[in-house]
Amino acid sequence: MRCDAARNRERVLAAALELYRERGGAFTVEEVASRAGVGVGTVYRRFPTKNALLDELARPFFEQLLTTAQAAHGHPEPAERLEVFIRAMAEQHAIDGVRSGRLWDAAVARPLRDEYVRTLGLILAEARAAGRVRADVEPYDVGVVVWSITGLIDATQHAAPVIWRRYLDLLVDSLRPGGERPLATRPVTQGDWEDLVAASPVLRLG
Amino acid sequence: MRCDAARNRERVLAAALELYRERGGAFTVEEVASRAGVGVGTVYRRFPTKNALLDELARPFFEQLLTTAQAAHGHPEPAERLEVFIRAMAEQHAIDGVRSGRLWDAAVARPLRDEYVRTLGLILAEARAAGRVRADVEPYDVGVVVWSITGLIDATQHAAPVIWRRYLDLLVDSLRPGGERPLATRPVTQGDWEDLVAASPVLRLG
Amino acid sequence: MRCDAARNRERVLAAALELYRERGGAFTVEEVASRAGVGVGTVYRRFPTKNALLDELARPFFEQLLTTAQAAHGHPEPAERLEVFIRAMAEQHAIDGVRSGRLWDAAVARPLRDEYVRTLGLILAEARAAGRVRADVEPYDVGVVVWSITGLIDATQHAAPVIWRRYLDLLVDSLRPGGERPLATRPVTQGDWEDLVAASPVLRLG
Amino acid sequence: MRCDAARNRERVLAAALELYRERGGAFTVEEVASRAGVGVGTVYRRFPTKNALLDELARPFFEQLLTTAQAAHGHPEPAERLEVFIRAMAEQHAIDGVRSGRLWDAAVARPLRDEYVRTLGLILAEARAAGRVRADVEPYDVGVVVWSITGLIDATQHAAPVIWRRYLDLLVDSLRPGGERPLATRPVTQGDWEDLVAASPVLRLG
DNA sequence: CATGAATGAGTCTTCATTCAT
DNA sequence: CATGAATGAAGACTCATTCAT
Repeated sequence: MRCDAARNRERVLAAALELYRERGGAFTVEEVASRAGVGVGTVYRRFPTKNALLDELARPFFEQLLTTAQAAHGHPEPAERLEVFIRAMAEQHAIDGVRSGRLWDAAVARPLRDEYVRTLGLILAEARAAGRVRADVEPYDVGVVVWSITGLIDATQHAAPVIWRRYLDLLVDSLRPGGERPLATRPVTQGDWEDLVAASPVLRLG
Repeated sequence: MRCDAARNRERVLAAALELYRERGGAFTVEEVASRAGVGVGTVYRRFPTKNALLDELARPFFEQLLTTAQAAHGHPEPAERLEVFIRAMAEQHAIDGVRSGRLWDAAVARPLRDEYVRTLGLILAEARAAGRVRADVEPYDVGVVVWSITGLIDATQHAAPVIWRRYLDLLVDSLRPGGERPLATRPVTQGDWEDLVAASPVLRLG
Repeated sequence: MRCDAARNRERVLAAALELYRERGGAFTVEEVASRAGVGVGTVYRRFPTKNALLDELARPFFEQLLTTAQAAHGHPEPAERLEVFIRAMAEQHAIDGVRSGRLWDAAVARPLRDEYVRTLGLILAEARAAGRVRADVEPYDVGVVVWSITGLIDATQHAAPVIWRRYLDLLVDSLRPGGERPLATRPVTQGDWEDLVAASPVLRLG
Repeated sequence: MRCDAARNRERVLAAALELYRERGGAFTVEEVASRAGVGVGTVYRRFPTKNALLDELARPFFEQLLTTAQAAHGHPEPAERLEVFIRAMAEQHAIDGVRSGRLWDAAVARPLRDEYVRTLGLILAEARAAGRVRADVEPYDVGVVVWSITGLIDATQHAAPVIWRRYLDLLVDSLRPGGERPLATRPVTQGDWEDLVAASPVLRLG
């Protein structure tokens, strides 16, 4: 029965993901169960809590995000990698369709996040070496840029994808060197980043 | 009695605003009532529904936003107005402390939003005339820029305000002319904008 | 509406008491509500928790117990008071019909319990002065004697009241002086008593 | 396979007994199964119902009780047997650690109970012949005395064993002859005793 | 036979909204 | 008008029991 069980687990996860995409946390466990074609008890057998279920949604999301980041880092032309990275992150986020909101804070995302930031640091270093990025931009700045674009994607993906694409163009351009004025505010640190993630809008229901 | 009634209405609104700032929609009507020093019945006398009450929170918020925009437009140096405008919007949003989320979509915000966009158009035209902005930026692009920064402010205002400030610096810089590549995506239209607003994350509880 | 509210509160309490007598904690809040002729919400308005409701059941029970103890202490003949006390406690417990189980431990019972033990101490002192009790019996011993008889009453009150009455006769007799052998075990202390109360069988449902 | 099956049955029983001692009925069948190292299905193969399992717990308990009673009856000095019996019952109950509550009523206990009462009758007759017990005490009275002490043991065994030991001393003393007043209530009959057992507090979960 | 996955009725609790006083 | 009591539909979670593998 391992096999059936695994299938049901996937169904539950799929149902939850669907609902999360549609309504961002505002669904009942019963809905998940019935959409997955199982009883509530089955949901609770696999996930001790509704929140645990939501957390589990984060795993494939971040795994994919990390894969995308690493693929960008593997791009043949180092000088292009930063732009490729940012655009790829946005595309994947749009394709995935998850409203990332709460998920960045899921326990499961922690190690993946770290690896993600590390990759981002490598990419930025290369872009800097190639003179393809403003000198005053730091790794976490790029993280914030991506974070901000995902917020826009979440909100506009279905209704008006043109918005985030145009905004993305602008953002990408903003990172390029040339005639920039020095940034007045100090760079974003890891601690700031943690705070950002921890404070990201909670879409869960009470 | 009119006077008492009006006072009660204000109290309720003030209490709701406080709670909204603290917990973003995750509060009960009883809490609003008790913080306002009235009974629930009184809240329901003034506002037919909890959602109606939340909508009403949007009015002063947008009025203030509009005032801020107009003040920026009144800035003595036309060439500076765009930057002043963007920074002022961010500051006011941060000061106001409202998580704007749902509020842009409130019925009450409609006329104010239009006026806001009109003002923004004027400011942008002046900036363009003064050569202080990329030629390919359109009014709604600025709207989106401001919208995106407010998302960051909402999330980081308490925990790490440095984040949004630095990001704001970068954004402001990104709008300046000089060496930019043409934007690949078409400008944001009014329709896109409406969609953005309508799809903004709903922070209401179920 | 104060009046109605108070009436409803009483009804809820009465319904809960009835059910507690019948089934000792094994009832649902919905049952309490429907037997009281109100909705569940009304129950929860008055009592934040099912356990809080059960605790509240303890109050009149212990108040009555204390009253009974004090009445016994007021008995005209000091020498008789101890026996009168023990018999009265048993009678009242039987009349009240509460399975005392959990109630001794209710927060509300604390101060009443202390007063109860104090009264018991006075009565015992008088009985000793009158030579009507074994010299080696201490106040908490009497408390335990009463506690043990209530256990029997709880279990047999409906089915075979003769049992506890006969046992009570025996117990009362056992406290009288004359030919007794010294008790081998040290007296019960206040700490022991607290432990007894705290460990009394929990009849609440999970 | 018989052998495995029997082993499993014992394991389940042992696990259930452990849990019953720890939490008196407030455990799940899954807990029993996992502590026994089997699946729930296996538990249900051996015991049709959770209650049936609990009933089965009574068997060794009563067998031991009976053994203890018979050992007391075999005590070399007939005159001492009653006291030895009572003390031994208490000790065994305390050692065994079962909260006897529900168990006296288990179907399985019926024949053992009868034998137990018979033994008790023999012991009492001997004590009476030796003039070591009040003349008005009947067999079932002794049963009730033991029953009442077990209630105290259940409640205080872990927290304050001194309590039941002292109470036991008092009870033992109370049965001795000398200066007693006649008991006002009629003796306990077999029917009363059955009622007592049947009404003993139900510790089962809903 | 053993396993443990699946079930779903049942429990407590919350809260927007209505309505008697 | 104001009050706050009453309502009851949900919702998250538990667990004895059944049943497919």
